[in-house]
Amino acid sequence: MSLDELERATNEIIPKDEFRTRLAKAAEAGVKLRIKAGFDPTAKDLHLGHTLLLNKLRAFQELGHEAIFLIGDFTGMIGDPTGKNETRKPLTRQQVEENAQTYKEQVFKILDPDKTTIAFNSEWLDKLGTEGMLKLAAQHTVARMLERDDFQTRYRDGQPIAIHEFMYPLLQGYDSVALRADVELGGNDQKFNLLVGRHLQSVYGQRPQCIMTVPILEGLDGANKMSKSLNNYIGLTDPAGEMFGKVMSVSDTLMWRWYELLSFRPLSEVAALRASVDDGANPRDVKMALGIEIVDRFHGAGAGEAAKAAFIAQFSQGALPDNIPEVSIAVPAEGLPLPRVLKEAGLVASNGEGNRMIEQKAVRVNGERVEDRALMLAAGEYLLQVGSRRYARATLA
RNA sequence: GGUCCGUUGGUCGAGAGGAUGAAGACGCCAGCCUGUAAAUCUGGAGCGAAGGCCACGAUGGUUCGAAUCCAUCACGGACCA
Repeated sequence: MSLDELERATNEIIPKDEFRTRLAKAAEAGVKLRIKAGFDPTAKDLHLGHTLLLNKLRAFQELGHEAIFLIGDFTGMIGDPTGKNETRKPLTRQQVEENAQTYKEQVFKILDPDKTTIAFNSEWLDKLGTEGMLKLAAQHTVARMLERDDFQTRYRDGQPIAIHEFMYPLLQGYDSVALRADVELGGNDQKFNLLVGRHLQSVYGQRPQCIMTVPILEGLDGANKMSKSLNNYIGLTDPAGEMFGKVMSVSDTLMWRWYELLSFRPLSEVAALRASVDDGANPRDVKMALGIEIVDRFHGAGAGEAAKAAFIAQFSQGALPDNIPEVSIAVPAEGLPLPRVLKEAGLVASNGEGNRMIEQKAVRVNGERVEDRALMLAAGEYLLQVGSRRYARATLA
């Protein structure tokens, strides 16, 4: 892999010249560099946004370096305040462990398990103790912490900043010391923390790591960072059909951004696609190609084409989706009102919502739109539909 | 420790004794349209089968009536020490 490819879809490399010479020297001497990327197990699932970093980590693996996937099981209990306008809710050790487990399962969709070292920072942070904490805290000043943009904003706006949040960058930096990292990868919003790592490494007599930041991936809305809490994400474990559909739902503008950041196609090929759209090709088809690539990546070759076919059938041609959930519902002799049936089938959250959906012409029974909210369904089998995405086959008995 | 201030629905944010599940925005859901699960446009919004019940940090008051007034508590902020 060329240096250019390694540096594709990155934001900043600090210091860039040193990074290049370090890589070159390592290659010459046949030495493996230690590449660190940390994740806090604050959520259950990884999403596409996380993969920008994982892809980079994998690129280093392919160059023969040692990838260290650091799970911040200790720091996860603090919660990284980065980019937040409020203190994170702390997680319990148990939640953190559960999340860490699912992370391990998901990262190997991208990373090569044979070349990955998994580390947990509780291993050394647990042992740090009060004394170690204080020593660490002595290595930085309040003024410098407040330089960080999000702290500054919160402080200025009178938002609370708890003191332990100041510890977060220090602990993350200490991880680099403990791991003797040569390079640390992080999202663009991690830059401050990564720089603290450099600072601490030199304090502890190590050669400061090089840092490489990757852009923040915009979520489905095209505006905000992809994140679970904003519900604008594509999860690595999303079913193929859902993954494909979500890709199809992004704007044509965002599609190009995703091509740049997520696709493995050479940039020249992406440029050609763009030119073809400028010449009148349907952006839909280009988007479908992206959907196929992404679905294939996480569900195996061929899954993308299948998802595309299902998407066309369901949304372009109005056909029924393949796997409609089956439910059976007990029904009294006089039948059950439709809203109630919808609720029992799990298609709506409450009877009230069921009524609303019927009034809004969103409900179909056996393909026929129903606008009578008082309709009683007797025993039998029904195909229920709410909107274009919620289906169920209900057996009333 | 003192003085002052704040706390509203998924989010931001109006409201400051009386129509009302609470303006508006964003988000969300649905409909129309569409290549699209996009954009625009239109509509919707607690729960309950109903009587009714629960909702504006919590509790307790005042009042015919409170998110709006009072008290206490909790959480947070500013300034002074």
